[in-house]
Amino acid sequence: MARQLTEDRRRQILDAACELFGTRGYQDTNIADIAIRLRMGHGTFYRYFKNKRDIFDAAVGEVLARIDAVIDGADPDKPLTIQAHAREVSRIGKALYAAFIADIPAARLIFYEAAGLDDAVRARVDASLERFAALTAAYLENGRARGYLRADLDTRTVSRALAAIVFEGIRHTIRAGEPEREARSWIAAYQQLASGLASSRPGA
Amino acid sequence: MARQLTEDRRRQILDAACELFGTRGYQDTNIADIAIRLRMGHGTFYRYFKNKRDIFDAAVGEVLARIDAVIDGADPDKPLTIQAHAREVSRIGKALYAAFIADIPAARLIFYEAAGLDDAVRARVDASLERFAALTAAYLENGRARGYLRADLDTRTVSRALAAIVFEGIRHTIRAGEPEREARSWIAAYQQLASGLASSRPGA
Amino acid sequence: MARQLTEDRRRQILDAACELFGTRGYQDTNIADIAIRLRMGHGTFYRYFKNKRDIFDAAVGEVLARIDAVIDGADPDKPLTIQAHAREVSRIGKALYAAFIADIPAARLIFYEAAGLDDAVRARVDASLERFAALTAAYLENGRARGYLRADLDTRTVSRALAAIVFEGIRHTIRAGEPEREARSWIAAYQQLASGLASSRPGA
Amino acid sequence: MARQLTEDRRRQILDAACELFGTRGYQDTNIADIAIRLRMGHGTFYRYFKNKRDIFDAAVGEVLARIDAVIDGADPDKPLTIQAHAREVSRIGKALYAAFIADIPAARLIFYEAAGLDDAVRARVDASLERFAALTAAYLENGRARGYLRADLDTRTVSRALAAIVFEGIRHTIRAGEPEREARSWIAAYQQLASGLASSRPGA
DNA sequence: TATGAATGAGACTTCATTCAT
DNA sequence: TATGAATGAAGTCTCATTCAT
Repeated sequence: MARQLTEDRRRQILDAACELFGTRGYQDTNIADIAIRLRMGHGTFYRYFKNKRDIFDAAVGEVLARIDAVIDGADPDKPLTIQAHAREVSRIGKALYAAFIADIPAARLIFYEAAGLDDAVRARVDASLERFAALTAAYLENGRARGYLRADLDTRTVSRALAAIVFEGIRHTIRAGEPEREARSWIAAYQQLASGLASSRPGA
Repeated sequence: MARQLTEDRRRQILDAACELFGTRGYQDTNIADIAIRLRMGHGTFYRYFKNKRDIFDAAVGEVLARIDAVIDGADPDKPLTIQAHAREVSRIGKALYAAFIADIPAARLIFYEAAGLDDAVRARVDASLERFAALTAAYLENGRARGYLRADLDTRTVSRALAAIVFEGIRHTIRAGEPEREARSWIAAYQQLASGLASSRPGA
Repeated sequence: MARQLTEDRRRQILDAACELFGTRGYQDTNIADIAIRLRMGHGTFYRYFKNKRDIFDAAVGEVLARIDAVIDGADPDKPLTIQAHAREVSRIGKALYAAFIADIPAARLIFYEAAGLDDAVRARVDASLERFAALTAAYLENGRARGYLRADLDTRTVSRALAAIVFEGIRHTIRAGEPEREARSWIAAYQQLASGLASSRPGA
Repeated sequence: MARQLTEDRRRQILDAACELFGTRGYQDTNIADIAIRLRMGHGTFYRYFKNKRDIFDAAVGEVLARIDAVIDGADPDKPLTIQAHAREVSRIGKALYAAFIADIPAARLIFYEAAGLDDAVRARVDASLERFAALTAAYLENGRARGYLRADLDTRTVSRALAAIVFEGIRHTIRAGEPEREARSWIAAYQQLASGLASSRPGA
């Protein structure tokens, strides 16, 4: 049970750090801030994390895991029709946007703070976004294989372009006055653009 | 003419800072580094710039001006046909990508370093990107007015989505092994997605 | 018998500390290291020793006791001839060198670590070395009384000088590649120097 | 001339550090102490020395240079007779002892503080002492070659033993109430022991 | 105008020690 | 008696900025 308490403590610290990093920024958050917020001595921090960089990495991992969870919940081989495809896209988009609307600091953490820190952490974020692009590519390839998407589709870069829309949408969403509305706009814009990828066969 | 010398000196400092900020990053560049590179005393720095933040702002302004130059060189009311529109998109894209391929640190400066600094500088970058999105929107509206783009186009968000593709393309391009090739891929992907916006009238 | 267990535990801790202090050094050994090595909680440490300084003192006492044991095993009034004297010197030297060759960290503890700590612990070490010098002086005085050592011998400082040779020899020995060989060299050098102290009477 | 001022400043800091390290000890001297003593900001310290360890190394080098100066001022091939040899030994001894009596903290620095710090600095000190032993060996070999010292002399270890006497003498001297008197005792004891190294040829 | 020595706030991190369980 | 989580003093070092020359 000591094990459990330790885990709880670690989580408390990580949560506090996520929020502070995501609101004040990495540089403007110091270990003392995290400790004060939890009303603990700041030496305690170092029982749970090696150093400031270590907890930032953990925080980033935490947030990227949410993206990965969305990715893992998808099945790109499933949609048989372009309508099913569109529904799936909508479902994934909503899930992703909802996750970040519910935790705006988390979004700021990976889209802003991580960007300015260093190549290593940037690479981790990029890898996650790339996994999302790969999922998108898989959906596109499925659509092409099923015949409802254009045969001449450069899935490699188009999928990344679509992923870019998704993530730029998140950046806009988290700073919009009405995030849910903004999110819907982006999903709609995504659909409108993606609709151009449909094969021109009658009935598609 | 002393005025001119002063201006030259300021420019030298700014150029050195741009490169250092864009390669080492903002936090890892210190005023002394900039001064050493120019073989001047680092007290001198403060005769040309108020402080470190000030020169970073100037550097960002410098880079954003390049985007603005591209924007200013465009005339969104001109294209009469979808072909002309596509050529214009291609021209603008190439200009923008070429500018950043020629100066990768500049791109890192606004896409990575500025992101991690604070809201104020982020807002400046976002404003520039927003101007680019506005230009894109103007092109879309022109196309809609001319009849070669779909009448039911949500130009507001679609234009931002297209702009997002452009800028994400730059991020990919500057870290790609063969940037020119990568840039072409992104322009092609953009075109492929944008082609879906054409009105379905015969001949479009 | 609980008393016995307590005593055993204390000894284990002390042994571990001796080794760590003597290998890593005082500053680089922390209480947690000692505890980890014994697979005990580091709070437990404080049930057996007042504080870090306290156990270092105990460790030093432990090592100095070995020197004292050698001293106590000697009988400076015994040697009747210079040959007996030389044999005695050799015996004592060998015993001392063997003790430290068998436990090099112990030697480092008193010759290096204690030196850098503070005056109090330095004084304790010096007192032990002084006792050894006093023993040496007693041997010299016995030799002088028996007539086989020069009558004009400044036993006070000469004895300290001889003791200095012994202890410097230990310092060299513990860092030599072949300690036993090095030890023999020092004992021989000692003898060669001490031989000059013989009275010049025929037959000496 | 700025160069000169810089050099002066560095020297002031080094002198202050030598004294503090040699009186309070390395661990109990912090950078702030040094800065306060010189009434300067403690950031200034780092303009002249890389870090605390760096200045300690410099201080040690400073002190060892004094030993080296004594070594360099000696000419082991010169003494033609045992009397000349003894005078030379006396001269060198006095020079060395005087140097450390005049600056006791310097002696404490290399004999106590350096011992407790780490292997690297210990090695530097040992190297200096070893150079002194080498000088001693050269004197012994000269004496043997000239015929006034015993032919069967193990100069390698005997020289180290003699050097050990010199340095142990310094350690005693700097903590004696009357250092000059103590120094004379040690030089005398050294001579008495060394006299036993004379060859037994008549007249030697 | 140019310089670079000086500054000191402020950040991170360590670890001996305490104490509730 | 044993534990190990918590503590916070203390110390090192960085660097943007100032200012006398």
